[in-house]
This record gives sequence, structure tokens and C-alpha cells, in this order.
Amino acid sequence: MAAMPELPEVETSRRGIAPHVEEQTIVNVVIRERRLRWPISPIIDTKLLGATITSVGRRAKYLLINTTQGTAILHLGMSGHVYVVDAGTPAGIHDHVDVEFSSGKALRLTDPRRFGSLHWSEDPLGHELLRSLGPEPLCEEFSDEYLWTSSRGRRVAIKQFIMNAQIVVGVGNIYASESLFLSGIHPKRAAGRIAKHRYERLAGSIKDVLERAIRAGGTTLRDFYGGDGEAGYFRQQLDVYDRENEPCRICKTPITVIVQGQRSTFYCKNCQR
DNA sequence: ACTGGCACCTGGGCGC
DNA sequence: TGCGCCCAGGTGCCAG
Repeated sequence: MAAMPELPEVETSRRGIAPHVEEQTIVNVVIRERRLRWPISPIIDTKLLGATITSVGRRAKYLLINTTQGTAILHLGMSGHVYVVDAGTPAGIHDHVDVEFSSGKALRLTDPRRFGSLHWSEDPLGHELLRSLGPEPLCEEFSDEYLWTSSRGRRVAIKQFIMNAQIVVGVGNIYASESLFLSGIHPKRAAGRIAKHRYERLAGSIKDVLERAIRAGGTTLRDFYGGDGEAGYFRQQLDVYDRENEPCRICKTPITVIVQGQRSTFYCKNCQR
């Protein structure tokens, strides 16, 4: 099982856990490991205890667990998962947090690599980590006009430009490669040297690929009660990611892999210019 | 102000 | 079977 959370996986998690945790009252908080990307503050234990969850939101790849006392801000990093278990279910070595409800169920956070984080805030959108994030890719504000305007004078490669969370959130390594393929843009092209009409295709492709992935339940399908994920189906729809040397679905040219900013980029050197 | 590079961690897959 | 190496989907921070 490998569900590295990009935006569709986080959104899938949000939808998966929401019906199980909304309106639940927290009667116990078990934190077994506080050393995530940042240490989990002891404040969180106190704030969560006795609180009732009102809704589960999302901003970028952060889950916002809204309660009557404030908001828990949860990031899943590269290897985090959340799911619902029976309270008291024996914990594995990477099961760092259980939030137990009066119903006898619990929300469990598992994160082997511990790149995730958990914060508390009464004003989550004003939180240090969320404050200066760019727009959501699926909102209207994110458009060709926006991309074109914000890219003028920028020499950075377009792949890294769209993965920059100050520009737009939620475009991770997989969907960056995929959306550039769909819009026919070479990943190394300087962001500032792309014409507006090409940004129209790019903005559309980003929205399209993310929406399709969300509809497919993220790249990995999960059962949010009980735990284990099932290898997902969106992977089968990927055009370039992880397809080195396999034929381009359009022109049959073998897919090329390069490294940009220490991450793999997959593209078709014939279709993308 | 940008840009590129490093760091934080563990686990899985591969070649020998 | 075992060991060492390389790779992984995120992102804040640093120096230049």
C-alpha cells in the first residue's frame, strides 16, 4: 500500500472521514509520538479533550478539523494516513495519534516517515503555514489570467513554478507531470516565456486532472473505517508519471524521465514543447 | 525577489 | 537469504 498524499488523496481522506467524525465528541486523546515534522504541542491534547467536531475542511493539502474549541490543522506529509478504528484497537509502531469519541470509535493518524504535522489554531487560515499560500486550483481565481500575470519575469521551469505553493497549492509531483503533458508544455520551459493561450490549456489541464483524480478517489482507494487501502485506480489513468520508456499514449514515443529540483519529471519529448 | 539545494524520516525494491 | 544502495507522491529554510 502506498498512498502518498497529493491533493486528491487529501480530499478523498476528508470526504472519507467526515461522516465518521462530524458531531462526535472527543473523550480521550492518545499521542504516542510527538516528533512529527514539528513536535505536536501539548496544548492540542487539552484543547481537543471535550471538544465536538463540527466539520472537516481542507486548505491546500492541510485537513482542517474544526471543533467547538478551535481547529486542528493536519498535514499528511509524504506517508500519512487518517482513518477510523474502534477505540482501543492495538496500535502499530507508526500509529502516532488516536482521537477517541464517545461513540467508541477513534480517528487514527499513521505516518511512517513523520513528515506530517499537527497544529492547533483558532484562526486556521491565518496560521503561519497557511497564510501565504496561493489559490486553490479548483477555484475560479485560478485561471490562465492569474498564471500568466504571476509568471511574467520568472525564469524558473514551469514544472517547479506550478509546484510552488505560493503560486498555486495542491499540484504535487505526479499531477505536475500529468498536467504539463495534457497541455503539451515542456516541463523545463521558463514560466515567464509561456504565452497566455498556453496557460489557458495548462490551467484547464490542472483542474481537469485533479478533478478526475478526486472522482477516482485519489490514486489509492481507501476504506476509511478499518484502515487498509486498496491499490487505486487512478494510477491506470496516468499518461506519463512512472511510465519511463513506455509509449506515449498519443504518439508512441517512449516517455522520458529527467530530474528537476531533485524530483523525477516524466514527459513526452515529441508532444511537449 | 528569485532560485536552487538541502533537510527531515522510514520502508520497499533492486542488484549483487 | 542478506546487505547495501537508491528511490519515494511534501515543503520549510538557507545561502547566493
